[in-house]
Amino acid sequence: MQASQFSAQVLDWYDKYGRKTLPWQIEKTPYKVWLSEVMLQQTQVATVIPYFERFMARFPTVSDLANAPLDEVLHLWTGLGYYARARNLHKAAQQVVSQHNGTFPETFEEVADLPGVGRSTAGAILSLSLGKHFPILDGNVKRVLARCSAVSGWPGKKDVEKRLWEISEAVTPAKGVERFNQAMMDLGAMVCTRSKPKCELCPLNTLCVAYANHSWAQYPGKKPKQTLPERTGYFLLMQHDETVFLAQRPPSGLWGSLFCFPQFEDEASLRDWLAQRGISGDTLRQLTAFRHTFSHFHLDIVPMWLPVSSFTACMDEGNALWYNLAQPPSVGLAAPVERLLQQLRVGATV
DNA sequence: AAGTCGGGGGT
DNA sequence: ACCCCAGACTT
Repeated sequence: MQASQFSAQVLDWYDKYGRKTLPWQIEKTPYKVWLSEVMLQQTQVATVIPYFERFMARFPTVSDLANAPLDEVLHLWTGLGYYARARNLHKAAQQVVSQHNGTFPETFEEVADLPGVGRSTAGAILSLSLGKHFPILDGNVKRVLARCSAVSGWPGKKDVEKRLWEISEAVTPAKGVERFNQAMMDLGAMVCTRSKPKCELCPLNTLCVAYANHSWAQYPGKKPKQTLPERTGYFLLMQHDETVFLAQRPPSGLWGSLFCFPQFEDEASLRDWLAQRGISGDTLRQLTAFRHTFSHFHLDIVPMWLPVSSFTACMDEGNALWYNLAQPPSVGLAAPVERLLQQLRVGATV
């Protein structure tokens, strides 16, 4: 296959059908492209758009982001998942201010040195915003290239990923790289979709090995499936009038730095926790349990509601707060916590 | 190289 | 249910 023909056909397709009016494509800057790329990691475009708009309204510049409290960044990130992205985003903004005088860096080494920015995201930022000649390899590009060149195996495997990077390097043109890289992602999202690809509309169908062999379903190789382990978490919903008690989780790990209900492995340890603080559990009442699924395990959540008559004896948990349901503070919340707070707000304690 | 890290959309 | 999504980081 000729790389020049590959890119020519992709570029021609992009001019006719590619996406050009996504929020982060309007008055493009490295800052906007960086923010969008980080949000788009493992997250679909439609989900990201409203988050991106809120971030740009609140943090028009990278300095605004750097100067904001982490809690507020996490607050705006609530519901997007992979919260390490938000913590890294905030840290990276501060790095841009401290190391680059608040101007977003424009070399690959400097961009890739920002926390949360790997090879693909760095390439995307510099190519899309500045037209610099770097290949990318996100989920879309992996799928397009795996089918086009019939690369078998799961891209999570290092040798498969290495091969796909080599192909991406080979087909990415120096001229028109900003349109080319955007086009490859658009192709993956709109034409070369995971299921039912629209091969008849694809500008690469004359070059595509999988198309010739009617074997698109074989590529890319699937991740070996594993049954997710199941865990149980008892959430203590301690309520005093219009407020409920939340404690901040450790800065790294699952739901890092988010505020959450005190969590226990079983009801006994929950009652122990109450007893140690002199809080009566007589009126403890179980609400409807539900399942929350992470990438790597199921969490069966059992909400335990407890009305209390004072704020005392609960502020020894590190960073904690009484969350006012009517006037919510700007802190990060995990999705199931947000969901339970909404239930308390409505008064549906059943 | 394998494990960790969310939540939602499509099927 | 299951699969995957504009991946990066830690161990």
